[in-house]
Amino acid sequence: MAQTPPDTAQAIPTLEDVAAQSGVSTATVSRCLNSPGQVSKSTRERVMQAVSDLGYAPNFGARALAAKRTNTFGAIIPTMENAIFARGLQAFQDELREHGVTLLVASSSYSPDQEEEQIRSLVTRGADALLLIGQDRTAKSYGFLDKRKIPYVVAWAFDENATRLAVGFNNRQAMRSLTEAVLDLGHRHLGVITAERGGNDRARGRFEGICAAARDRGIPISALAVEETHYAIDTGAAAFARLMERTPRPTAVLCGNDVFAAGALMKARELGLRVPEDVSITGFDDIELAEILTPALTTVHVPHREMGRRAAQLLLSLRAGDDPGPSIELATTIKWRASLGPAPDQG
Amino acid sequence: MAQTPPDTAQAIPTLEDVAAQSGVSTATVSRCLNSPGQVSKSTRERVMQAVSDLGYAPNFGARALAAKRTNTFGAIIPTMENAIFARGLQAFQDELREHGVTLLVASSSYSPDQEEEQIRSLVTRGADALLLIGQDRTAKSYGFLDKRKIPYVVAWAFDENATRLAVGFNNRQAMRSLTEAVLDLGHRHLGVITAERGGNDRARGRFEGICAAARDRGIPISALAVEETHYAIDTGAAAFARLMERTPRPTAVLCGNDVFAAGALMKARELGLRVPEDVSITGFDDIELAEILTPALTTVHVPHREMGRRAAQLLLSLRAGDDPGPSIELATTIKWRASLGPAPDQG
DNA sequence: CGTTTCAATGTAAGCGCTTACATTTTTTAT
DNA sequence: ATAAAAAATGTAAGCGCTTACATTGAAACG
Repeated sequence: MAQTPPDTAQAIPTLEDVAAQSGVSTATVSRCLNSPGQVSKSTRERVMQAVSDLGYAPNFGARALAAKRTNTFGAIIPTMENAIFARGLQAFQDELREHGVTLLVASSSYSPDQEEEQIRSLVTRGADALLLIGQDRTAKSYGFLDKRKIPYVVAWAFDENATRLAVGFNNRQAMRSLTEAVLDLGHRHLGVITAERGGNDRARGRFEGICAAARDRGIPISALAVEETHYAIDTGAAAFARLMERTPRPTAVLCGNDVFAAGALMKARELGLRVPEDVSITGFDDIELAEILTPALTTVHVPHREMGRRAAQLLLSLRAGDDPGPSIELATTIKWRASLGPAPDQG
Repeated sequence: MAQTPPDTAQAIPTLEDVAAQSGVSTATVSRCLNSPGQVSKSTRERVMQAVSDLGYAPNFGARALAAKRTNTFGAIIPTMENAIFARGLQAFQDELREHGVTLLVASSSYSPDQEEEQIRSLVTRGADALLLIGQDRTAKSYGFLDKRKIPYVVAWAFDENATRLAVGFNNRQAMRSLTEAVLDLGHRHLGVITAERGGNDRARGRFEGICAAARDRGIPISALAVEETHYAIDTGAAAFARLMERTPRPTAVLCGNDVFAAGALMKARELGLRVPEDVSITGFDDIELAEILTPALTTVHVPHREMGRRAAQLLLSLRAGDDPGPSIELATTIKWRASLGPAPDQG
């Protein structure tokens, strides 16, 4: 039966090769690797020697297939192109590493469909648990996750009405507070630059926060100058330029994130507008960039690192079958910096 | 024999379930998924229906085990915390996606040891090919790669003396040109902020470029004020502050990358130093940030997107067994912006 | 010493898939 | 209609690993 071809090519060493080399069974080698305590010291040393002589590395697929666990978690973030998720993800990864878990990262380009694909991809790759950003995703995605009973946690968004386990902050509230602060400074003509709200509950929440604050102060939503655009510095700059053409011209522009704000600031300089004397600009996220810009950006600070860490802990306990407890709401704070000032005189 | 327990729990559907459901063999189902052309239309439709009814998703591990291919490439970058690699990586990924290849990303925190670990991790996970940054890595890493015959390409660095297949630019030359430009403006007291050079050939190359240019113009290396520090904005700021304490105080500070330069710029403002009137600052990489800073940063532009795309093409042809051709050297250009000016009067 | 216990190891059955090869069905040519 | 060729499908052998269970040998006990 065994018509093994006389394979002369040097092949990838397998468990069996190690077993042969060290004169034990494959089971023993496997035990050396996975629960060394079960193996006598002398055998273990012999096996480990063979492992390193042969340059053996276990085949992940085979291992996952046999053991049904991978010690791998996955994270799907909307984009890797900027720093928004980087810090939180780093903390997430650090926490996982301490528990012997490897992290696989994928990005969805803010597309629910691509996210669905990535979820499947990570799950079929054996991810034991998943970190997801925001509540918005296709029903199919949630269906798949539930069917497979994959533990997951939603981060970057906390919504008291949501049923999914989450660790995040209230985008709506945070933006509302910031907007109120802006209104307190006398601004009445507000410009808004928001990311595409479809499939993005964070962007939607932030926008709603602005609307809520405006409404409270008797400013009709229709008086808001709104630009919705794709997430990037240059699109933010373009949106800002359009806003500056409007009549009446906004005296303050609320950006849905710091990246837009960076673009707006740049464009303002190009247009010869002084910030905040002529126009105030605010951001959201408080990424590193915010402090470096000139003028430094008034923005909403989000505790990214803590969010990442807590998300990891939740997932870890979920996997262990423990009760992870309720969703976690993290507080945001307003970072007062130079880009926000009082409304200029004359309405 | 088959003492299968009466499993009532809803299990994950397998190929076999799909086969049973649609009344064909597992082989046919597999063919439907992998080479639909081989299957008759009617069967195919029936099978696909079952696939979607059952919510079947192939088990990656099993597939990799049986097929010995994964259509997955890996990339290991030093850090995800900033944008330096993001753009190139995105292009890399886009190109791969067009060819049906999935990308797995890992980061090494600039540590050769961690990189070694990540290489093993990605390879055991079945990566068909790898994208690596820079030439510097442990002998063990290279040994492992060669032993396993994993195709890989080195990016972000081109060195005519290197034997590994690479796509990148000449860090040394690029920095040398920039330094010459700075010297042409009359600067004689140069400050340098470099990333840690151990295990980082890009940083080393850039530093050597500065030294070469200085030497050429009769400036002894010892006259260079050098600060080597860990990659981050705040460490860059701190390094800049130290540089400003030196006597004679540098009139131009060459930063090994834009991130350091951002920190330097921020610190200069803090110290009340005008850029470029009191001190010039330059960067390297031309990340998005460079243009947004005030003053905008003079820096070396690197064709990140093209690098990513070309790297993908190289890897793809390598995997196909084709001759990928020689290493590719990409040209860099100096971006002249406001942060670099003539040396102030008085030496 | 003969048992009992327990630690160390071996045996072998899958895990879910792909694919070479064998078989059956359909098409085409004669 | 019949044979040959082509297309569609089935059969079954692994891929490299883990682990339940069986076996062995030595320590511990009376």
